Amino acid sequence: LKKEQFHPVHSEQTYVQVILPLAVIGSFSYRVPDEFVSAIEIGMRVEVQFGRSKRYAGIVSGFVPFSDDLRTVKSLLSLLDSKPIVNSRQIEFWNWISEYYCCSIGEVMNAGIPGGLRLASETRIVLSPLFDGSYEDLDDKEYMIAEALSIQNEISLSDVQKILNQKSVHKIIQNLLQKRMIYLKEELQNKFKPKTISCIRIVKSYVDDPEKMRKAFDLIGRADRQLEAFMALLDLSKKQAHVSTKDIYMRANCNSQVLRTMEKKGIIERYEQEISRLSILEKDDQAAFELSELQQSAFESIETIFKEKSVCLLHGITGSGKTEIYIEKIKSVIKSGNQCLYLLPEIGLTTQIMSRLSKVFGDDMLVYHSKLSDAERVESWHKVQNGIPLILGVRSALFLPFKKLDLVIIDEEHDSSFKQHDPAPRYNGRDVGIYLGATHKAKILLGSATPSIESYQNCLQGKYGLVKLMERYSKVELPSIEIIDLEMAKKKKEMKSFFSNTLITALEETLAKGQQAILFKNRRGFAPSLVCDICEWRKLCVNCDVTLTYHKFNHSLRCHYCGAQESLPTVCGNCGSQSLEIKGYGTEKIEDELRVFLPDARIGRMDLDTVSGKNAFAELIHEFGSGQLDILVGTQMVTKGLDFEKVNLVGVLSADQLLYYPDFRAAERAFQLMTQVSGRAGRRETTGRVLIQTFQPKHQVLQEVIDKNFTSFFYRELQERKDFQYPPFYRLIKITLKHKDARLLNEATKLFIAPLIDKLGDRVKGPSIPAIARIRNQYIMDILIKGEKNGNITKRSKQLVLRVKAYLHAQKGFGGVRVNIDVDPYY
DNA sequence: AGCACGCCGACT
DNA sequence: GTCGGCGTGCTC
Repeated sequence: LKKEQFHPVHSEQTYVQVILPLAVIGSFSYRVPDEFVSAIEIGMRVEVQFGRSKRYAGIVSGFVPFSDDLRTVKSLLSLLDSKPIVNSRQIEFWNWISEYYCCSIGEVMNAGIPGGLRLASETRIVLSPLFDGSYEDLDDKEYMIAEALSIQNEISLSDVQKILNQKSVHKIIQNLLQKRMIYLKEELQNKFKPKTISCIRIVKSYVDDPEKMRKAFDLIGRADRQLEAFMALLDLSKKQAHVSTKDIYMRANCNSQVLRTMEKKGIIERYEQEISRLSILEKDDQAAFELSELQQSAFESIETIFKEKSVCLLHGITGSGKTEIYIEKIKSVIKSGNQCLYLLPEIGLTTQIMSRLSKVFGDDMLVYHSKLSDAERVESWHKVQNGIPLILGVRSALFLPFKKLDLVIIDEEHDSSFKQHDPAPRYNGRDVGIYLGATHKAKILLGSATPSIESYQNCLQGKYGLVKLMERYSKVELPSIEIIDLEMAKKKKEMKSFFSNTLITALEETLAKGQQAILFKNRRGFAPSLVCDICEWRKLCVNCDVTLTYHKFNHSLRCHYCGAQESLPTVCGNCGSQSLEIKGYGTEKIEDELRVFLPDARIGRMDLDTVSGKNAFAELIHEFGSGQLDILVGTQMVTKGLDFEKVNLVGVLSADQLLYYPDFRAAERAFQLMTQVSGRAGRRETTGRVLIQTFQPKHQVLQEVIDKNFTSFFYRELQERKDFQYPPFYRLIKITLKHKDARLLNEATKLFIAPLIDKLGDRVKGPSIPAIARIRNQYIMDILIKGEKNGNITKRSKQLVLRVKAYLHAQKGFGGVRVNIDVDPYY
């Protein structure tokens, strides 16, 4: 090879910084080969080698000026895009998230771009053309690989592990390479392929010329099937741009053979048409509505507030018609040609909202959530890039490549599902939504029937505007809420299993009137388990410090944390007695018991077990909505935004675990949950009824729920937050350390917390062992930092935590301790 | 995060 | 000797 004749010239575009989809901190630079220098832009994907064997698709985040230490960097291997897939505003947005939530930018990238655009290589083993087929000098193992390759001609490393039934395959691969039998290839594969359907059309010359058209009929002659197909094609091509072969099969009594013959005769031709995978949303002009007087005035108040403030909270009770106000606002915004993002906390809620919005906005709208396939997400991505006006989505929709947002709506603003738990970035969709809106100079509209303490406080401090909508749209009164004292009921023997007589009677009355009921059961802490009658022994999970949960459908015990499954023991593991019994109750048990007391009722159950499938949730909702079920028993899910006409009774089976959950947000969540679930009752004609069973009838929060007194609840709760140093007065950072060795973990925790206490003093709380001390064989320790609400302290704390994390990992023996940082944690 | 490398103990 | 299990260090 010729030696380079000239010194390399370092243009401004010669070195780029690349974001890699990994949890590594630090940034990585690559040299841009000359051939790509003119085409490369920020936001494009590039293929790069990282480490010895892996290749990734990274994203160019910037150009770097030449410096001496760039002499040794690798060159990027290829340019994967002809135009950027993310814009620079998004890259800044990613940077902000990674800083705020203390994670690597690669982790943000992973959350941010759809899997279909995220590529990583896999090592493939291919039979070398140089291999002469001499199997003699191969040993047994090598022979097995050669054999596999002669059948499959390309296998992965994990295939080799499987074939040989051993983990370390490195040596064997090396040997085979030396023997020139195989070669390795690393290939990035672009996973996204546009979906196409096969279409047919009449050959153009026939369409243009009536004379020729007659000839076409002559060519068809007396072939009935062909004639029928041809007529169908003529008819359909008037109505639609593309006629698929399927359309023809459906309309005319013909098959592919018929079409093939006509194709051979030259009358029709076949082509592939790219189509969208996204479901087609149709407008329904019937859906027009007018805002009530109250809604109209709320709408106007919002407009007024937006003249001086960028965030506004709409506090509207359930059934007050917030959605109509959103729709009006969206209409006024998208006229400008810019975009609007409508955020919801969960996919479950999208179905109902989607059907309402799509009637108004049709295919000006797009729905984005985690149940979409990779390909569907890539398509959505492109549509957003092309400026689709309205995006309805869950928190991951925040990362779409918006051109210009004018409005961000955050519905059910208080909902804790906005917070991402795992993996990093552990971000809060509401907070990040507000930030995103601000970077676009958009208006941000928060909505809730039970605002979060944080947002309401922001209103009172004048940071956000506040608009109230305290009357129901239908003018139906809010349901009456009654408390049932369980202790009393037990004493008076007025209980049937989990149900008070009052509740059973109310259910009977509801059914008699042909109306529906919802029963709410808080799942937490009450999963059924197998208990010894004599000594109270319960079977524990071998990997986690929790009791195993009984699952009826396959009669087994399962761990909710690691998923381990076991068959039921026949004797007590402690005293050896055989009297083991299933205790505790979940929604399943409630459903069963309910059937005993109300044998004629049609009962449906909604919890994580029953709605895990893609459509299960929607199906259950449909069944209930269309009156095929009388009673719906469920967990949290039933509290969320579901609007059923015929529900007039809501029962809360036990408010107690809600009220006493050990978390600073327990009271807030209890208030929200009970208020929300109450809101499901009596949304149309009749006033609903809500029954709350509890052992603590005098509890303050319950009184406030009955009185529907948000303000009282808010001020009381706010005072508690202040007294006990919680948000919104203090900022929390939760650090979780995990390791399989409890003693090492304890040492690591000491090392970790000492410098924190040194710098931050008594802002550092803990360490504490969480309620579940071990999950998946990993012991857990929590440290909490409570900082005054003051940008400086927060920033200092975050930097310190990151430094201490690096320090710990640099200590001998502590490299394997996992450290999770959760900024603004929930629970 | 992944991956290789190196050290160690167990097993044939 | 070979294999698998860790711990460690590095990745432009």
